[in-house]
Amino acid sequence: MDMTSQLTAAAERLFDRHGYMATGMDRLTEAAGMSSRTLYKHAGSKAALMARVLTERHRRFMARIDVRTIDALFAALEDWVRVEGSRGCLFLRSRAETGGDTPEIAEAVALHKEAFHRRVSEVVAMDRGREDLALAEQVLVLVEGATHAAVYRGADAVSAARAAAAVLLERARA
Amino acid sequence: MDMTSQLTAAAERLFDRHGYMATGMDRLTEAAGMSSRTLYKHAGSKAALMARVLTERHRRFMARIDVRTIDALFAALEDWVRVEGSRGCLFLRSRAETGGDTPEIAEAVALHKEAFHRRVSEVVAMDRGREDLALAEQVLVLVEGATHAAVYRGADAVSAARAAAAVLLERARA
DNA sequence: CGCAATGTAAAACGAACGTTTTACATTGCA
DNA sequence: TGCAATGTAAAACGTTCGTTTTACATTGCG
Repeated sequence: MDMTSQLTAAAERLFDRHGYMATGMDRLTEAAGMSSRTLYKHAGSKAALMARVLTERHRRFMARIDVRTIDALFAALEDWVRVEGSRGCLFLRSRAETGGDTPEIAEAVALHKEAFHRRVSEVVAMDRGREDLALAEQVLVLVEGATHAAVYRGADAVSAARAAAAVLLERARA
Repeated sequence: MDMTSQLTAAAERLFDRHGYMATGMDRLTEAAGMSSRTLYKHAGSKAALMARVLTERHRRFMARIDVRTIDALFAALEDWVRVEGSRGCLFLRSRAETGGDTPEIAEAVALHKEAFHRRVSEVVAMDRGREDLALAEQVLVLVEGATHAAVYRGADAVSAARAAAAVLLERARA
């Protein structure tokens, strides 16, 4: 693994577990196993590193929810939570931590949430047989809710969201 | 207004808008309109101040969702979002920012989320006519989802959650 | 009256922050 | 063979952090 992805992976782990602001560069260099000089050559700055982490996470998450049905969407979310744990949405968290004042971060978050909303709408449209923006908004709320409720309610939150989505889909079809 | 509540109110605003870690004590003293000596006499420490903010917010939020039906719960949430804006759940955010490593904060968050879960279960039980823990978990996910989706989807997220909850309740009754 | 309480203004504390620099070792390729 | 690239280790940069301290003003009450 090259140094850049090694750094990005270590940074994602630390930022996710301890927060962006609470993670110092010394902990980053130690976890990434490289000198601060090398770190800055690859990352540019702490904010740029966070932006890179978000972009990378975006790719990984979107690949995971490349599905065709609403139920598969929640199954994918269950997998994600099992593998990555649940500490809330890293995109919303990083924006909140910086108050939206860090352009590189705010932009990465905006791009992700737009793409996420689009993907949910597509999945709902495929499953429902036609475009249904109202149902899509409900499913988006359920995914977001499962993500954040899982922080303190555990995996039950995701299965509850999954069951709720099934009811809403059935009702929309009737 | 006495100095303690003046400080707490100013701190809540700054922590909510810019994040806990990103808000320095100088900004706090300036916004609260008091010297740092007075601030520390009333707050003890930054972490204790955050804990007090959370306890105060907990009281205000729980008073707002003192309702008897699921629909009223979401109506209250709509009010809350209109008045306070939507920057995500301050409890989850403060825990995430500190990585759960600040006991005073982690405890305030845990107390709030337990009480919140209990309240939702009670409201669902009243509305449904009997205890229904599965429906309660779904409604909790919807509230949490509305709170966080509203950050980037606006008030529509809350109305979507409200409509979804109505469908789930109707279905549970059938 | 006098003192205890409560406040302000501002300097100072050591520690930690993100970042840059200095000095040097290793490596791969022309 | 030699140089450019890439890495390490560690000190230093100036700034900002949360917190404490010093010195002084105001006020309310026994």
